Amino acid sequence: MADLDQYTDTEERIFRAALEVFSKKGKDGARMQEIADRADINKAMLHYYFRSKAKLYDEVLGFVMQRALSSFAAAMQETDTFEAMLRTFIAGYIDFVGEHQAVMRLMVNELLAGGDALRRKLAPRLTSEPAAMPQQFIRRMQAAIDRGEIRAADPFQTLITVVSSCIFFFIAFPMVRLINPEATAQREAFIEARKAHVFDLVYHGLAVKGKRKGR
Amino acid sequence: MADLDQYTDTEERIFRAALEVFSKKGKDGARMQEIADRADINKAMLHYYFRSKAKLYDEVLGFVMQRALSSFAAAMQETDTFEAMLRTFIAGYIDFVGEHQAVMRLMVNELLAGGDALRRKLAPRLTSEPAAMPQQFIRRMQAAIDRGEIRAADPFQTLITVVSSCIFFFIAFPMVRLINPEATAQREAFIEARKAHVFDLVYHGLAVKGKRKGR
DNA sequence: GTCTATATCTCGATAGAC
DNA sequence: GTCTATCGAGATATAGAC
Repeated sequence: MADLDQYTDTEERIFRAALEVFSKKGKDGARMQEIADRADINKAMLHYYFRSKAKLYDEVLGFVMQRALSSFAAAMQETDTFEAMLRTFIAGYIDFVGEHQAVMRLMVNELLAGGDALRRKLAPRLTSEPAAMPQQFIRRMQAAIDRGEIRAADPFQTLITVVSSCIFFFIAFPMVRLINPEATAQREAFIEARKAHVFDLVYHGLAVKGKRKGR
Repeated sequence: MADLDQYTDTEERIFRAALEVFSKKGKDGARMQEIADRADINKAMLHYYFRSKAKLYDEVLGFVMQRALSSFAAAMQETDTFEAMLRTFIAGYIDFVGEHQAVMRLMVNELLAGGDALRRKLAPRLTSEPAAMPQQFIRRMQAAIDRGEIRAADPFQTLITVVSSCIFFFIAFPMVRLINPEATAQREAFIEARKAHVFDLVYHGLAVKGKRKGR
């Protein structure tokens, strides 16, 4: 995690521990003692570095949202075709969520709680800017429709479907591995297969009907 | 909620209040006082009817899991074609989640916490029985592939994608309505559109290449 | 900066009158 | 069954020595 450089070593240890514990136990379930233990530090030091549990949580949440925004941006790299964009987007998204599950968990927790905090901080960066990920995805998909690369489907609904397919797998993992234990044993392979599947299904779902036959 | 008949009026009021509060605040974030207020009774009465917070939570969770299983079964009604099955499954699933969001939230909370409770209680009904929803979906999709109705795609991955597309929308709703306020104003219409979109995208994604598939 | 000891507070749970 | 008052555990937060 590169942009933790603003912190000293101790602060960073605390921060990582806090992210881990908050994401697993939730804001309320998390215990300052557990964070302290995991950071290998005295409990009193938590309050020395970050005044209170609430402030520590806010700090962690802010970091998490930064992370999420970066991943959005990274996943939307400029690519030639819509097909390439979609493939990159899905792979990038799944990679990010897979590697930063604590970040994802924290955000889902916030969403379940109403998402007020997320809305306050992310609103400006998700709506006003035309460069924001959702608008960009929608614009590029619409362009692909207009030039006949794909068939007409609602871009916003499609975005929801793609994001859901990338994220929810990790939330539901306890169920997934219950039904198919192989998903645990061959985790990496399963994730790669998931990337391929989501792209394949969505892209075929958007394919122009009977294109070869020039309907 | 029909099968709450086992409870007296007061018990049922408590139960509904508890489901609501637990689903919004999580097991740890929930406050017995808030449940009492919402049930319009004294806090001491909670302990009179349900001994402890833990027992109350367990009771609620058990009910929720019953509900989820029923919805699985209902969504897998016998239908002639895979196409009809898929359409019914998606519509049924979205309807259930939309109408029982508290149930869904509680289950997602459990999943984020590791899903141990869910696994203990749902495992037998999700794996051993061949009539269980996942196996049934996979079997029917495989049959459709075998007889050439749809192209070869991984049934398990497809199931994950479909379920994700139906559920995650409701979790991410705070974000959805931030990007597209219309989703709030025209909620019912948006949900109907979502059903149609998910079916449309997935079924076309599974369509045999080059084969004209009307609808 | 670090630690021990302790203050303070919140919340689940109970006692006991009615 | 219902309510008021209160206990006690457990968690956050601070004081103060080093």
